[in-house]
Amino acid sequence: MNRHAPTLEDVAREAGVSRATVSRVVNGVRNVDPAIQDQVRVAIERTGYAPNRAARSLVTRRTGTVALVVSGAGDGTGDTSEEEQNAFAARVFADPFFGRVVGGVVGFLRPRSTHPVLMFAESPEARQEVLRYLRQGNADGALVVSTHPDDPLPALLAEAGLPAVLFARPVRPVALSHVDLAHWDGGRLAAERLLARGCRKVATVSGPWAVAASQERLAGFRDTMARGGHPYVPVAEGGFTLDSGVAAMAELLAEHPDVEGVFAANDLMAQGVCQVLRERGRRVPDDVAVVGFDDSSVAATCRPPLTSVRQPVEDMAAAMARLLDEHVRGLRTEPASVLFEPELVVRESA
Amino acid sequence: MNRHAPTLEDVAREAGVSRATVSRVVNGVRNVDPAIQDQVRVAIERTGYAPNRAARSLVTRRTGTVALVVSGAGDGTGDTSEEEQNAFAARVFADPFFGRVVGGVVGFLRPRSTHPVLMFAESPEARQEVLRYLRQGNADGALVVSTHPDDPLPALLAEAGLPAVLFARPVRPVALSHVDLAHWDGGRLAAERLLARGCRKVATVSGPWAVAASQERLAGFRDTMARGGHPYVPVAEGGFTLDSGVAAMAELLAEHPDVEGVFAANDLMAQGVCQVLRERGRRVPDDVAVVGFDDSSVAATCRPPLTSVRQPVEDMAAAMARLLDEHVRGLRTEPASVLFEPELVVRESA
DNA sequence: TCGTGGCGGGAGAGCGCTCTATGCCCTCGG
DNA sequence: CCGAGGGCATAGAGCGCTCTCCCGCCACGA
Repeated sequence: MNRHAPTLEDVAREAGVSRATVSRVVNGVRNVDPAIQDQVRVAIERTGYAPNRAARSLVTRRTGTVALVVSGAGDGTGDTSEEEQNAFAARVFADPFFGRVVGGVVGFLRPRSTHPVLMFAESPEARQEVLRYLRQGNADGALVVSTHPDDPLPALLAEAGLPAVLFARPVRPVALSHVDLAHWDGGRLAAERLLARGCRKVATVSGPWAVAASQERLAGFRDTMARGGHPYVPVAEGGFTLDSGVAAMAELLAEHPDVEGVFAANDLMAQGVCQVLRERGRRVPDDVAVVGFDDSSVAATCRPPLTSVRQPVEDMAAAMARLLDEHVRGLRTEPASVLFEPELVVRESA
Repeated sequence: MNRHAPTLEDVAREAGVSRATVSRVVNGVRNVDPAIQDQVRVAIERTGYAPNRAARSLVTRRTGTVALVVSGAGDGTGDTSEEEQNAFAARVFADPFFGRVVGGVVGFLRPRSTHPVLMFAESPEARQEVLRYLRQGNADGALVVSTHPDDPLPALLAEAGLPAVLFARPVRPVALSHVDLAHWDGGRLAAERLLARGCRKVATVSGPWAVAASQERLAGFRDTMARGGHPYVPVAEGGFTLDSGVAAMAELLAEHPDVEGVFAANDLMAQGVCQVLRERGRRVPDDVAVVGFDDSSVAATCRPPLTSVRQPVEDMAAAMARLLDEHVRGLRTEPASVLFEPELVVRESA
């Protein structure tokens, strides 16, 4: 706070060289005489110099910052009050999924000393703010995690020609890179597990139908059950939340009290499924086996701990960051997609 | 991506005025002839101009960005692997507390069109990175949430004269503003609830002893119980995690099988307490009443839903952001502290 | 000896913005 | 009718950095 921060000029004077030389040493470009390098380094040390990023990015047109955008519903009528926005953020992070995304992103970014700016785009104004932010050059690009299938943000970003990478393939094709999971295989793994346990009467709590991932998980599950000789699988639609899992299971149980196995399309709903089963006097896994999806932290803390289809979220998030980095650096110009394979993690629930 | 982004110069040419005039219109300073204002606005519209933030902050020395730092353990020997870092982030966000902090911060910041950069400072290198980041002028200041009592970051920030605001009063006095909760009163509320329900044998799962908040919650609880005629309250120390709640409750139950009421110093541990009680055949709240702390999202999703001492985390986080804003703008020069009052939220567990 | 090429360093032109100093012009009082 | 003064716009100087020239020096070959 006292005085002014030292500048390149100050360091140069201290070291008895020119600005350009100091810049070269700082950025490690071109050959600089080792002796002079040392001089400069000493001068930097002595002055406590730290390059001013605003000045640097003014000329390089790179910021060392990416936007990590959690994008919400489609229409979003009216403006978002502070209250609603708070709720959105809290809801988003209530799903352990996002913590893992953040972890993976930061894990990749930090060694490159770039950092994520957290943004929420749950309303039209918020979306505009994101676009404005990127167009102003505040960040080099965006990592987008949509919570809603017909999120308009990806299209807006693509249209504006802003570098962006999506988590999950968008329903409507968009010229952006994305990472995704082989959801069908995930459904298959869940079915195989239930079949292997000898469950014959099985049901499933799917994710929202509008979400492509839900459909694929369901398809993988159903196809595999059919192949195993069980062509009929009752389905109740959930919304990836605990409450919706509770409601869906209650519904299923009312119509199919003899169910022996349940596949829930994420762990939060699986937790709800377990709650309902226990309340109705069913033991998990003795009476009913339950398989979740994600292998998130609730899978481990749930009682009983959930057998779950693992989604390598951290790796996927890191891959997003990598793709974005490549786009920003111009190493990659065409949209690409990276697909990850799920894996079954066996615990106690199935 | 195509061509160059329009600059002030372009807009000025388009509108037939000078750069300075456009700048004034954009920033809304000084009187500008309304007719010219319109001209300029039209030109801005037509060119799709967006002010370049790097250039702006180069001269204003403000960035419109704050660092939101989640700061970890004290020593942290050795460097942090990407794995460990991932785990840290996931662990941090596993506690719904942080989602609420983020929500509150974003809620305050967004109307001021500033945004938080998420940083983790769980190792010495990561801490240095935070300092470097701030000293480089990447952000105007830092909002710090420590997960560990002897976190050295606050002192480092204060020493470097960087604007920062802490969540919770630091153990060692530091010349930084902070927000906090009246934890003692929170403990009192919990005790009053249990006393009102007629619980006589009560026990408590405290937070880590090194954390001042834990001690204050405990003190408020004990003092109030004592005043109610119950001077002896068994305590087991937990670590604010679900597992630690489980362990602590198991321990308490072994020594005091006749317990009628339990106060856990946060909801995550309260959830663990409920799990253990159920496994040991105790009904909540019929046999044992349980009061949690925080009123976080797990309080609502726990079975049974937890009666909990509400901590207005969103408001506290917003207050942090406000304090920081005032420091950055120079409206406030001396460290200040803002204290919030807890509130009892009654659900089913007590 | 001089020419040539390559390496290491310096000079200086911006990057896009803000803001102070300056100057124009119009109005109003004397 | 002239001078003073105030409202509004402009000119231009940076903010701190990068990067493209350019130049000097030395080693080497002719």
